[in-house]
Amino acid sequence: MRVSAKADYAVRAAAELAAADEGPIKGERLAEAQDIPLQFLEHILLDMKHAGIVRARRGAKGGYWLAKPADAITIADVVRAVEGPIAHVQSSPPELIEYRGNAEHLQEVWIAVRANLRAVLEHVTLADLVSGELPSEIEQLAASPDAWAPR
Amino acid sequence: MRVSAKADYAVRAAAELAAADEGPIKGERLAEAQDIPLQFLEHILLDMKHAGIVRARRGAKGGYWLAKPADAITIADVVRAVEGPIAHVQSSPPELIEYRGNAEHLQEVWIAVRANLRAVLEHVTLADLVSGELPSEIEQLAASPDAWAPR
DNA sequence: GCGCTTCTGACCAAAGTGGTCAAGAAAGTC
DNA sequence: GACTTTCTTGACCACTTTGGTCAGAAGCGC
Repeated sequence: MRVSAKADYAVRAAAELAAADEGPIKGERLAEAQDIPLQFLEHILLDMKHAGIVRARRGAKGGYWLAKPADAITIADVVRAVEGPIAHVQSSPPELIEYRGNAEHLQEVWIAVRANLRAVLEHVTLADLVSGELPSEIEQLAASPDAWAPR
Repeated sequence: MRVSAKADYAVRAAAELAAADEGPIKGERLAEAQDIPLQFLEHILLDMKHAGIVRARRGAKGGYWLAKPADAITIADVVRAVEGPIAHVQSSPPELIEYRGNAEHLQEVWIAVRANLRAVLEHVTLADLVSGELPSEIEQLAASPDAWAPR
């Protein structure tokens, strides 16, 4: 249940792209802005390109830009592009798992987990992220002191 | 963002223990009931023992039982016992990460993700799980057809 | 002491993580 | 057309994690 470096980097790079208004941004500039190893980042950007989140052009004046408006791309889109499906259990989606005996209702629990994960990741867009104005339900979640407590 | 086989197995074994009313249950019986490789399961049970969730006795008439009442153990307890902290980003807790530039508000997003994960995992107990009567908020999450849709 | 069951550590193959390196292919500049 | 710039792709690499298995030690009940 952890967020990989790849996913974290991907979202940060995407945020930089969302904030840039003019033309293509070079990978190098993104890497510097977010302190990400350049070569690793280029692989990540390629994944995002294949997922249709980002577009790119080579050569002088080349670089990367978002394929869609920043308010049409959610964090879930970015995470899925580099990490694959968001809440798999034992590498299969929770709705396909069959539990036996006393664990029968575990499926509903994993479904609820995924639903709550989606409730955050699919509702924050890159535009929200760079503006700092998260949807109010998410802001409420993050506002609770309890949410900041380690455990 | 996936649930490992270990965590899944751990919760299922714990559910069996929660359902058993009498004496210690043998590892073998748990393994059969939930179709888990025995030797692997014993390692998992050991982890749970170290975490104080389970107790054990060796020898004939030995086996495992819950260290606390089933309604005092949450799924989060079990998952943490075998997987460690629940929503780390790049192996550190979200409240300690510092983001720069346009990714500054990403921290709040990860905090919200963790909060929503906790909202499920820390509120479903083993007793809820075996009885099938999940807390109403969680039941509502799992009831939405949307939550069952792949994506 | 004997049988049973947990406990523990060693080991293993395969996959994932977090990168680096080097060659290629397009795009722009002169 | 030559040259530079920048993305594209695949190979490689060290290390850790995952999902196990094996074998032996140690405790418990009789």
